[in-house]
Amino acid sequence: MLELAILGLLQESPMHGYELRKELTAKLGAIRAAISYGSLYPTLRRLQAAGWITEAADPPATAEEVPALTSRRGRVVYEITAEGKERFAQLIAQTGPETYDDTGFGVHFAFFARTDQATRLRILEGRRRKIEERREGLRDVLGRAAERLDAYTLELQRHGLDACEREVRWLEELIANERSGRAPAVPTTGTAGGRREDNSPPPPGESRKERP
Amino acid sequence: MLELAILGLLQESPMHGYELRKELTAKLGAIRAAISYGSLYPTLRRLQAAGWITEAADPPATAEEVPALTSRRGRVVYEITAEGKERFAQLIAQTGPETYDDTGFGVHFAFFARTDQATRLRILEGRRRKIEERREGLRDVLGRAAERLDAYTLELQRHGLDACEREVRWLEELIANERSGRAPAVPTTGTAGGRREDNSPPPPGESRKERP
DNA sequence: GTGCGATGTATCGGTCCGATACATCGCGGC
DNA sequence: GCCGCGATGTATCGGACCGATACATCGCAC
Repeated sequence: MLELAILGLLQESPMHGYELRKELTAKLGAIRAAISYGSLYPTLRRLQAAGWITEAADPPATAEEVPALTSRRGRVVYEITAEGKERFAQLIAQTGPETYDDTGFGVHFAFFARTDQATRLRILEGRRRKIEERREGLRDVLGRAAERLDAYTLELQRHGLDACEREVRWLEELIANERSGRAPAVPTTGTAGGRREDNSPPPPGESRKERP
Repeated sequence: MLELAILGLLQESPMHGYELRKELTAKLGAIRAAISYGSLYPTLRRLQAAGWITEAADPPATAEEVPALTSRRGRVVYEITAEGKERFAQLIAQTGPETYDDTGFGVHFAFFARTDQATRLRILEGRRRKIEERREGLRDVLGRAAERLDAYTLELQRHGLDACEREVRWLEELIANERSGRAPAVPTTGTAGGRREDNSPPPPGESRKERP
């Protein structure tokens, strides 16, 4: 998952670790707290070893007279390679069971602007199916096993059930919107395309609520 | 977290691994998918080594003529020890940062019936604070960085923000309810008390919705 | 001039997951 | 009669990710 997210972000522009983490937090803030460095740096290393990303020296100053001693670690800027872009395209289009869990879905969704419409639809529907199953499980417990559970546990289930119902409705909307064709041909072509132009994808939600 | 959950469940009655997993799923279904055996069994081993739980032979049949060969593995029933109950009481009352993340809060909440009121209040308020922070983060992104993000990412944030607002409201209700004193003295006394009597704790939610 | 918070890179131990393996039991179909 | 198959049941292994920790630099307020 982290791999996919990093590749996706670096596709927008080269970055160093710290920056990457901030962007990751901004983009995925709705899904997960904040990515740990204990995951980030090892993953960067792995991606570099695989050839999906490369280091790029960043010093804007010519850096002629570096003191040599104390060796000035300096920040390491990473950029995605052509193979990395291929890898990203492959990862973003391929769906497995993990695509539909909370984190997996969140990451995929966050990069829907770079995903083709058929895949978007497939993911949305898979997620809906999964949430519906969770919902049924909660209904079962709330129905059949209610007397075995204490009031707090029950309340927790109710809250969870509510969240499920709400998410299913949200997904229905997105699916309908997606099916209605309102979806441009997305910049998956990105390999040589316009740099950082943000060719805006479809408007997913129709301002479902007043926000003053 | 798993440790706390296992100790909590075994406090209700002795169980073997498989059963434990099912009960765990029923009790925490609103929080997390299903606990993996790859976590469960090692944790059971750890708890046993620490002396919090013990194995209890379960065969109801006298098992006199066991074939000896092929050695009939048989299910392993675990039960909590006195030290285990102490450990549980300690874990359930102590709060750290991890108490307020999604999983930690869920597990603690699921055992609120065995938690004293002051602790319940503390946890509820800590969780609210945490969710409020997440909410502010999302509002910031939605406000300040909106044009840097594509429509799908934005929609994800909106959905996340909505969930935050909803959870804060839920927590407010629970906190108010808790403060209103409607909270019996909870069976944390359990060490020698009535066996599996489920002395019902307070009604947390006031049937916030019709459920036909 | 000095402390302190933001920026920045990095590692380590531990928790938990997902895949996999394997054995038993009861039941329905052939 | 027996065969497969799904539920029950215990167990391990590699890998992903987290939280704590360490350490260095920079700019700015006091």
